[in-house]
Amino acid sequence: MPPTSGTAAQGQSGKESTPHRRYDPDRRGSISDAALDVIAEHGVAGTTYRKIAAAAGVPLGSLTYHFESLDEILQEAFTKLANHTADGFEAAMAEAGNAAQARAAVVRLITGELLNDPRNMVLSYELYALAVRRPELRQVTDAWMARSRAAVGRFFDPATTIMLDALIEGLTMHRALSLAPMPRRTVEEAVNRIVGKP
Amino acid sequence: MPPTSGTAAQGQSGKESTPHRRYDPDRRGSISDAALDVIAEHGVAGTTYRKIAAAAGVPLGSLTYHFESLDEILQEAFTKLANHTADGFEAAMAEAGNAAQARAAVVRLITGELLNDPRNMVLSYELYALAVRRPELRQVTDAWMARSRAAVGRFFDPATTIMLDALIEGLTMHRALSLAPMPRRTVEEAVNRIVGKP
Amino acid sequence: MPPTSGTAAQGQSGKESTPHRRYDPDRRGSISDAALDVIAEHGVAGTTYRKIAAAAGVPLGSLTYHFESLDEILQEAFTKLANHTADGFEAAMAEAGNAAQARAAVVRLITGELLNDPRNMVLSYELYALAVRRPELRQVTDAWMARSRAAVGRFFDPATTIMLDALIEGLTMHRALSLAPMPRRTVEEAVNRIVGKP
Amino acid sequence: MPPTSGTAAQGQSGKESTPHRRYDPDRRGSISDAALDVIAEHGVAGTTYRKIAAAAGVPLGSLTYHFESLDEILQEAFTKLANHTADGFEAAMAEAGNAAQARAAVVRLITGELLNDPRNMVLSYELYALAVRRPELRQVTDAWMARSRAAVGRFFDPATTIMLDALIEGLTMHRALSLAPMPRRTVEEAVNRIVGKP
DNA sequence: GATGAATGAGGGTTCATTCAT
DNA sequence: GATGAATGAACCCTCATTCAT
Repeated sequence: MPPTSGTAAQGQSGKESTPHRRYDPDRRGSISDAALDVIAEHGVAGTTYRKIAAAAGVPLGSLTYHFESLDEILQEAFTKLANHTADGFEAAMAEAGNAAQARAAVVRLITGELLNDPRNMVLSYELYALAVRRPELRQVTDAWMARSRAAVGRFFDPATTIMLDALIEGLTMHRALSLAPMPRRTVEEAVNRIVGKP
Repeated sequence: MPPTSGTAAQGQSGKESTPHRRYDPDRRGSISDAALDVIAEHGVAGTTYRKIAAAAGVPLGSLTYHFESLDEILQEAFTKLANHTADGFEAAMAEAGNAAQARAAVVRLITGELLNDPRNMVLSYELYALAVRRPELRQVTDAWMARSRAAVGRFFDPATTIMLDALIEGLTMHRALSLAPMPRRTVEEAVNRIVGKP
Repeated sequence: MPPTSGTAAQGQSGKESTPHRRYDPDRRGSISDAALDVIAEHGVAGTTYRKIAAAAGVPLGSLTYHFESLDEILQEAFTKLANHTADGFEAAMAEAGNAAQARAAVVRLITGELLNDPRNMVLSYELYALAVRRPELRQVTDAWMARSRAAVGRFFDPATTIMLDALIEGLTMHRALSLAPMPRRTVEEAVNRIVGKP
Repeated sequence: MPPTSGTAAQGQSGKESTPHRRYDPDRRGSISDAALDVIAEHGVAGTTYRKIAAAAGVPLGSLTYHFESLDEILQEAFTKLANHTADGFEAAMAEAGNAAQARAAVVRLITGELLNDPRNMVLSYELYALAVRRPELRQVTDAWMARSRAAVGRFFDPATTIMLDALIEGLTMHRALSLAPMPRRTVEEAVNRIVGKP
């Protein structure tokens, strides 16, 4: 049987303003990008397909077409977050040429824009809260941690690296969650003690 | 609950065998306790009035009667969580008589039940994720931190206390979020470096 | 804590035109009635919460409040259908005073309004199709059949009653599903043969 | 199906190991066969293009290419059902050489596998429910009935044939829809009465 | 003072259908 | 000729919240 017989008269005029985009090769990417924005603004608790679709400027049905579930979107979004932060981490450490410069770089990281950016911080803690509950996201945090430690590990022994990485986390967190500001001097001193500055 | 047609046998006569509890002096408390259970199981994202009411064995309308909003319930619940953890923290440190014992107590805390209990961990990170977003919850985390630091501060100078507190947080967190186990030895060494064991 | 403090200024004017009905004791009934209408028009395949709600003039959320599931609505609706038809059946047979009149009553039933009403027929077959698939609806058809047989059984022995009941079903069905009309004479003769008219 | 990011390994080289079937001469047939399976399992209410395509192992777009609409698929599927049952009917009656054997054959049909097979029964009632609503399907049931009557008609006069056909339907139906089993003896006696066994 | 009946908005998800290829 | 990528409407259902009692 021929294709639905009589749909001949369809587009008699020449130019038409693309009623709907037919193919978008980076649709998946746009969606997970938008998901990060939504999580940053509303938290995982307030993240819905509809908000993501609106943020991405994409039809609602597109989300469930490209992703199996909301969780799959979250996973991809948080992977991007982790990579973004790890990139910044690596970049900061890459500038260091020796242990002393590495110490300074770590202090700059803890007190710098990347780790104190409200958006980044909010997203990170949302990820942590989710990761303790869901093993599949544990892989994301684990890979992230591995990259951070590798970046730091260029200058310190493995045990020190682990300690330093944890210290970075703890200091960043307490700076964020405390109402009282933490002096930069305290950060420097803590780093020095962990790495054993002579 | 739907009427389910026949509600004939309800008790039209005078005597009633305690059909509903007449007065519950700690209704508020039961509700916020139940809220913690629900958050632990479903996350803040999955916490609803209905689930809390069911967990508390309390009528749905009771929640909006005793609390202004869901947020108010969350705040009270998380305050209980913070107090519970801080209690454990203080108890652990109270046993210490000197700096050496205090160091050991800190290591025991980081590796012990209280901070590694999955329920407690899940709840804590849910709180953190919420606190970075909502200032009113920042007061809860801030008060919590203050108590922790006070407990530790009996043995160390203020700056060291802040560093140690942050280290505890970071080590606990990375132990939870990493797939690879962290040796106890590393924890001990990190604590020693921060407090400057001779 | 007092009930949400400031909702004092609510209805300052005297008369208000009942914004939403607060209590409707026969809500369940209206819904299952409307469900029958929707099934009759769209079939079980096309029956949705939305269509039922619209037909009943009732908010959508009301359906899931009063019923656990769509299946529960269907069950209640089909029970009404069965009772309605069985009522007509009993009424028709009640007029008969002896076996001869009973035979005539059966013929009138097969050829009469009740069993040939398109709506009633459509609904009955929708029920049958569902009942062969779902045991819980089998109880509805079984109870219906029992009432029909009891009505007929006043005049004939048990075995004859079962046969006659099946014949009624088969004749009604084939009158409905055939494009060629079936003579009334054939119906009469079939009934006579089954009941053994002398 | 979503693109799942990496569709790199697709076959950009010349040789391809039969990635998709090039030509399927009975694609239409596979589809309507699969449709019957889906209807049997999910009912007409739960029959969708997607389920049929999956059951047939055929791309989704293929359905709308080969058929104008879902209704057209249903119609073709139900025609196959009717033919299948009528075939069995004819085969059963073909074995009979005289009226007595024909009576026995009819009893065997009513109590036999073909008419009591759950799948067949479910499909038949789905068809009936649809046919009372949609005239175009009435032709399917009418043709089916004509074949049945022709098969039976070889042994009985036209009026008796019509009665007997209806009786077969009614007895089969009530056996299916009743929770209490119907004795084989009752079936035999009913047939005897209709055909007037001496 | 305290509760359950009731609602409408919004939740995730599925679907027939369209269209570029 | 045949297909899968894509859409938006509709699906069922859950929810916070309101209000009469």
